[in-house]
Amino acid sequence: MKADIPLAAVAVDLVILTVRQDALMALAIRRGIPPFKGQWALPGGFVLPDEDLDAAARRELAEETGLADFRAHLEQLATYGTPGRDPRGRVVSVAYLALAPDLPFPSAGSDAAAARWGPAADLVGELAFDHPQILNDAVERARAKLEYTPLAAAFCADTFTIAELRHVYEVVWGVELDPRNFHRKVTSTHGFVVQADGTTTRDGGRPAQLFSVGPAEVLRPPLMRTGAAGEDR
Amino acid sequence: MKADIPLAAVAVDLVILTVRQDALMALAIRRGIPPFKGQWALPGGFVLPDEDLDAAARRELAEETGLADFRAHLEQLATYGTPGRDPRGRVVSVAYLALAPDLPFPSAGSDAAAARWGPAADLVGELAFDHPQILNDAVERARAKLEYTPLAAAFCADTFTIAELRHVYEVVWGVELDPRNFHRKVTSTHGFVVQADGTTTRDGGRPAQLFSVGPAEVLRPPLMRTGAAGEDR
DNA sequence: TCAAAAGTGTTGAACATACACCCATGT
DNA sequence: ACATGGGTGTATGTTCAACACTTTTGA
Repeated sequence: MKADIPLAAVAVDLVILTVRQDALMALAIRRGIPPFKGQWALPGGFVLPDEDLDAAARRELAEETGLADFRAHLEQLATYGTPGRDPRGRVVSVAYLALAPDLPFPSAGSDAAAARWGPAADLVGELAFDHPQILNDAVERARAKLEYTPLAAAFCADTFTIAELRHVYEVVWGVELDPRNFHRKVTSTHGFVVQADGTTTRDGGRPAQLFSVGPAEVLRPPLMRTGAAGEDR
Repeated sequence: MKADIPLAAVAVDLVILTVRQDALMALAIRRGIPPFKGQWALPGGFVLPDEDLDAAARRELAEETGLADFRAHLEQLATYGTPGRDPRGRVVSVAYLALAPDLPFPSAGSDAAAARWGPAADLVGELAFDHPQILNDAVERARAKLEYTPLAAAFCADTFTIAELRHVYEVVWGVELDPRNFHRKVTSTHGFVVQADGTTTRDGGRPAQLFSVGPAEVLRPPLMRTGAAGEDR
C-alpha cells in the first residue's frame, strides 16, 4: 500500500438489546483495561487482520455473551469515526445492532471485568466513549424496524405466544396495544408468524397457542403501526 | 496506540443519485490510477488524518461534483470491509448516499480522468471493486426512504411543482402514480411541502403552483405508499 | 378551439379502532 | 365459582384508489 495513506484502527462495537423485566435492556461491559478502566461501555473489540466486519461482530457477540452459534438477529448499524473519540488514537468503530431473546447470559468475557444488563434509557447516561450516541441510534433503529419488519420475534424464544410478541412492541415503543386487535393483525398478516405445536399457560388464563417465526419470505408492507389501546367499558 | 492493533486504510465512497431523463442515475468516475485504472467506479477517497467521516464525504462530494457548498442530502449508508475488496490492502470503506437535483455538473475531479451520469441499473454491471453491491444497497435505501421521509424533494430544485415531485417517485419506484391522488396526498400532509411564490408552465398546460420543502419538522408518519395509477374512462 | 397539464369532488372498498362478548384454564 | 388471560365478532370512523369533472394555459 502507498505510504502516504493514513491508517486507523478498526473496531466493532455491539449494542445487544433484549426485552427483560418490562424494559428494553442493553448489555454493558465494565472495562478491565484503560482507557476508561472501570467504567461501563458497549462490548466490542478490534477487527482482526483478514477478518470480515460481520465476522468480527459475530465473534464479539459470541465472546461477550458466552454463547456460540447464537440465535440472534445481527445487523450493521452505523460507523463512528470522529477524530478523538478514542484517546488511544484514530479508531473507526463499526457499530452493530443485535436483538436477542431474554436468556440468562453467562456473560463476562475476555477483557471485561464484569457485564450486566441495564435499561437502555439508564445506560445512555453511563457509558464511556461516544457509546451513549451509539446506543441512542441503536434504540431508534430498533424502534423503527419493528414498524416495517417482522423483527420483533427476534426478541422472543423459538416459540412464543401472541401476547409475548405484543409485549415486545409495548416495551420497545412504550405504548399499550389492544390485545385483541393485535392478535388479529399479527395472525392475519401472511408470513409473519406460523402456528407451532402446543399451547402454554405460562402467562395464566386460557392456554395460548404457540407460534414461531414464518419462513424467510419477503414482507414489504408495513407490519405494525401504533394502534392504541382500549378498555372494555 | 498499542503496537499489536491491526490497522487499515479508511475510505469514503459516494453514491450520488439524481433523477435525470426519466431514469435514476448515479455518478461514476473513470479511474485515472491503479488499481482498476480506466474502469468505472464510485467517487471516493481516503479519509484524512483528523478528518471526520462526514466531513470526508462532504469534501469528496464537493471535489467530484465540482460544486462547493452543495445543497444535497447526504447520509451514511453502510461500511464495507471484507478483506481483499481492495487489492492495495486492507481498506475499510464507509459508503455515503447523496441525493442531488438534476444539475449540469462540471464533474471530473482530482484523480479522475472522466466522470459521467449513468442509469443505476446499468452501472451495477460496470463498476469496479465491490461498488456494484454498494450501488445496489444505495438504491434500495433510497427507495425505502422515499416511503417514510420527505426526502424526495432532495431530488428537486429549490422550488418545484407537485408533478415534478411525483416524477421522482415514479422514476425511483418504477411505478405510475395517480396525479390527482398524489397531489391531494402531498399537499394535505402537514410539513411536507409549503407553497412558494409563483407558478410555472414549464411542463405545459395549466400553470402549476410552485412549492418548496417544508421547515425541518418531524415527519414520522408514512408519507407515501404505492397508490397505483388509474385512467379516466 | 383543442390539447395538455393542474387541481377539486365524490364514491365504494379496505383497513383500523374500540369495544362486547365468549372460551379455557388455574385456584 | 371466579379471576385471568386467549381469542372472535362487529360497528364506526378513517384512509385510499379510482375516476368524473372543472380550470388555465400554449398552440
